[in-house]
Amino acid sequence: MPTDFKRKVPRKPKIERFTAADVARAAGVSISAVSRAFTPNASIAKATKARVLSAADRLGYHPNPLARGLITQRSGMVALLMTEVTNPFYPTVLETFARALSDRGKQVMLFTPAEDEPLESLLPQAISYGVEGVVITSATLSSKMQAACANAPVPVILFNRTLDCGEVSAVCCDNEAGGRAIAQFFAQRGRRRPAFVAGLPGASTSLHRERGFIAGVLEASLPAPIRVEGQFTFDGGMQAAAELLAMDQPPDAIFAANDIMALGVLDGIRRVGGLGVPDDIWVVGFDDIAAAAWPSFDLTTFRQPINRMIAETLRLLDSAETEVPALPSTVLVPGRLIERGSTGAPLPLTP
Amino acid sequence: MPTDFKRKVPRKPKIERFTAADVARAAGVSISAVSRAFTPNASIAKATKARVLSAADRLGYHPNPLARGLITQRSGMVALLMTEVTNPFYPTVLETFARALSDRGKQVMLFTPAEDEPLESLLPQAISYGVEGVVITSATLSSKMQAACANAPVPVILFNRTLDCGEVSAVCCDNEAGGRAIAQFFAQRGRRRPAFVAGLPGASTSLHRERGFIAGVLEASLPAPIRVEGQFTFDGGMQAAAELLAMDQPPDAIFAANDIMALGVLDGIRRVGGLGVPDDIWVVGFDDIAAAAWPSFDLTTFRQPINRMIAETLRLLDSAETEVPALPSTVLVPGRLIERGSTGAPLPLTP
DNA sequence: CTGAAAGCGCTAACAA
DNA sequence: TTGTTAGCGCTTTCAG
Repeated sequence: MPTDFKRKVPRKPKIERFTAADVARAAGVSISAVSRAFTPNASIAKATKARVLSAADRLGYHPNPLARGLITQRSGMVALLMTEVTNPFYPTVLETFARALSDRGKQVMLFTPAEDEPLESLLPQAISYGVEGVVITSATLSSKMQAACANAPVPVILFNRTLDCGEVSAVCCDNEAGGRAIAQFFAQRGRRRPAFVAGLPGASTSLHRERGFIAGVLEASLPAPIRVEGQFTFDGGMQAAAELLAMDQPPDAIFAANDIMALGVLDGIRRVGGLGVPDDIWVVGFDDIAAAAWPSFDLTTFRQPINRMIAETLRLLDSAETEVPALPSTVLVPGRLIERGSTGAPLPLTP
Repeated sequence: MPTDFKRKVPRKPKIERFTAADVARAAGVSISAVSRAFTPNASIAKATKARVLSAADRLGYHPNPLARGLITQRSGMVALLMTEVTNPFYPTVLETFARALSDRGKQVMLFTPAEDEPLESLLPQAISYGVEGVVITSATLSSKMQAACANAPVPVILFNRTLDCGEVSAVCCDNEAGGRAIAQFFAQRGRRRPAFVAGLPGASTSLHRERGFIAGVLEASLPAPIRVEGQFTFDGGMQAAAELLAMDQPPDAIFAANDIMALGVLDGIRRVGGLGVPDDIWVVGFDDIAAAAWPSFDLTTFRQPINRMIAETLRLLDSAETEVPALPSTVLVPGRLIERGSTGAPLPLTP
C-alpha cells in the first residue's frame, strides 16, 4: 500500500506573488515610493520612478487592484447586468464593451440573473464588489429596480433603453426616429398596408420604435399598422408571420422591432408559402446583427451604432465620476437604414 | 431662486455603506462575531449568529468580497478569457457559465484581448485580480501561453479544446468521436464522396474532428475526404462551398467543423445554384447553435452538451482547489448527432 | 520629493 | 464559544 495518507494542506495555498514591499526592497526605496510610481501624476522624482518601475518589471510586479480598490474605492471593474444574452445583438455589445474597457485598463464583471432571480438583487451585489459603475441592458425594468438605480452610490447607466422619468442615465439609439424612418421608407416606396411586430410588452425599445413607426405611417396617410406580438424571439417572429398571413388582408410591409424577430418573420413567411419576399411582402428589422446580412435572409434593417453607443456609455461613466452633481442624462444616438434584399435591393455580387 | 450653489464635493463620494463594525455595534457583539456569522460552519452560537444576521439584514449589510478576498485569497470571481465571441456558440457558453457561477455565489470576470493584444498578457492580469480560477476559451493557444497556463498559481481550465501535452486541465466534447460518428452516418446512408471544411489551422477542435472524420471515412472504405478551409466563419463557409462545387467531382456530403461555417456552406451552395441540399449534397455541422434549428437552415449537427461541459469545468475548478497535487486532467464529454433536413430528415411540423 | 505610520474592511490566529 | 490582536497589499496623510 502506497503512502497515501491525507496530507493536511493549508487551505490557502499562498499564491506566489511579489508585493510592493518586495519591489521597494529591490529598488532600495520605501513602499510609498512604489505606490507613487504606479500612481499617475504623483509627486515622485523621475529617477526614483524609473528605478522602481524597472525593479517592478524585473519581478513581474503589478499593484493588486483589489487592495488598491479597498482604499481608493476604485476597483477598476465595471459591472454589466445583462438579461437577454440569447438575442445576438447583445453578445456584440458585450464584446465591444469588454474591449473598450480593456483598452482603458478596466475590466467587465458580468452579472446575469439566475433562473427566477430578480434583477434587483444583482445591483447591491455588484456594488459590494466595488465596481466603478453599472451598465444595465435589460428590456424590462421594474419600478423598484428603477428606484434602486436612481439611488445607487455608483453611476448606473441604462444601455439600449430609456426611462420616461429620466432619473437614470441612459444611452440609446434613437428608436423613435428609426421607427419613423422605416415608415417613411415604406410609404415612399409605395407600400400600403404596414404591420408592426412588437417585442416584449414592457420594453422601451419596442415601445419607442412602434411609436415612431405609427407616427410616420400616419403622417404619410397610410392606414394605422396592423399589430402583433413577437416576444423579441425568433419563434415569436415565425408565429407573428403566421398570424399576419392568415389575415383577410395581409400586410405588404412588416416592421419587426428587432432583427431576430424579423428573421423569424422571414422564415415564417417561407413556411406558410404562397407569398414571397420582397415581391409580395417587405420585411424590415432593427439592430443589424450579423445574420441579417446572410444571403438566406438578406434583411433590410435599421443599424444601431454599437461603437458609438458604447463610447457614449463610457463617456457618461467618466463624467459621472468627475462632475459633481452628476445629473442623470439620456443620450440618443442616430442609427441608419441598411437596405437589403428583403425590401427589393439587389444582392451584392461579391460573397 | 432655489439655493442652487455649487456644492464642493470630495472626488471620492465615500460610498455610504455599513461595515462589519456597524453591524457589530448594532448587534452588541464583536467584529469577529460578525465575521463568523457570515462564515459557513464557523464556531458560533446559534443565538449570536441569529442576532448578527438580523442586525445585518436590518442595515442591509453584506461582507465586502474584496476585503475578504484580500485575506482568504478567494475573491469569489472566476476569470473567463474569451477570444471568439463572434461565434454564436460562445455567447451561450458565456451565459451558461455566468449563471452556473452565480448560483454558487461567484461572479465571472470577462477578459477579451484587445485588438492586437496577445492572450498571454491577460493571464497575469486576471491573476492579479485574485480570481479563483481561469477558464480559457480560445481556438488557438501559443506555446508560450501553454507554459503560462501550466505554471499559473491558480487553476486554469481550457474549455472546448485540449492540449496534446496534457499539462493543462481541459474540458472538451469528444471531438474525435463526433467526427467519426458523422463519417459513419454518411457511410451508412450511402454517401460516397465526403468533404471536410476545416476551421482555424491551429485549433485542436478542428483538428480532432477532422481526425475522427478521416478515420471513420476510411474505416467505412470511402475515399479520403476532400479538404478545404473555412476559418470558422460564415463567410469562410460560403467560400468553401464555392470551392467544393467548382470541382470536377463535387462532394455529396460535407462536414463543416462548426455550425457557423456549415450555415455559410448552406448559403454558399444556394448561391452557386444547380445543386440542392439534401437531394444532391448533405451538410452537417458541429455545435448545435440556435440558428441551426431555424427552418431556413435546418442543419443536421453534432450537439455539444454545454451544460455538462460547464458542470465538468466547475467540478475541475473545485477539485483543483481542494485536492492537493491537482494534477491536470482532461475531461471528454460525449455529444450526439441531431438529424435535421440538411441530411434528409423531415422538417418537424410544429412551428 | 520622500519615508513613517495609519488604516481601507475583513479574517484568522491566539487566548480567555 | 467569544473577544482581542495582527495583519492581507495597498494608498494616503503627515512630517521631514
